[in-house]
Amino acid sequence: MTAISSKLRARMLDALAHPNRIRILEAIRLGHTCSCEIGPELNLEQSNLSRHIRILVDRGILIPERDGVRINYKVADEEIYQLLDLSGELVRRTTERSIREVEL
Amino acid sequence: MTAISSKLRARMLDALAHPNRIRILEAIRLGHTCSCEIGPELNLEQSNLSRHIRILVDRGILIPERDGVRINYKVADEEIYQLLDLSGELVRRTTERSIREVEL
DNA sequence: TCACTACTTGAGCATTTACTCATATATACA
DNA sequence: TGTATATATGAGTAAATGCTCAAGTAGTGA
Repeated sequence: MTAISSKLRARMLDALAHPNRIRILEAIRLGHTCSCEIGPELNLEQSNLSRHIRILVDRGILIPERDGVRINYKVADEEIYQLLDLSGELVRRTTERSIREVEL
Repeated sequence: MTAISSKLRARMLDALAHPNRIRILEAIRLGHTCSCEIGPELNLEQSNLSRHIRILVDRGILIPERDGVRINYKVADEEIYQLLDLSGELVRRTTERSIREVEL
């Protein structure tokens, strides 16, 4: 069991560290598997969406599957959602801590 | 249980999405609690280190505690390390998947 | 007070990022 | 072949990021 380099981990986290990319992953989680659905759903400009998805595919987070004209995306690893959920949990706790501080 | 906004989650992930900030957190995990130790350990220029630490403190990830001239840092929430470990696990799996693909 | 250590910050710079508009490519099907 | 739908990309731009050097602030103890 070797430690993964900070550079690679940063690259993985960086791929997720954008509101729109998180929203894209959440849309896929809810069953919107192609960008022709995700775009309108999230109200993202087509080329912008395309570039965000490209980042997720390039980093090995999404896997594209062509189906005629459309391309369906699935997450390569469901564990990615654990990571997203954890980040939400951390935000929640951090917020609560700072509220407590103000109250003291 | 409300969903945390993608913006806040992105902000949390973004705070971690840099090789040096990950290395700083790992150094703290190993017991190097002040930047006077972390700097030499990681061979980071002092002002650069200061700015990275500032980001981690501002985001509520690190908590500073003055002790004379030095400032000791501790993580606000140990769960941050779960997140870092998870990112490493995802990198590992992603790498293995791409190796398997080449072998097919 | 002065000097020393620890840390912060202003300023400047190069690089990267996110975004948009317009255009190009790819697939399906008449 | 032509047309429609889905996706990708070139080019340009504004803003953010990471870094460094130099100068500043803060606490400690002589």
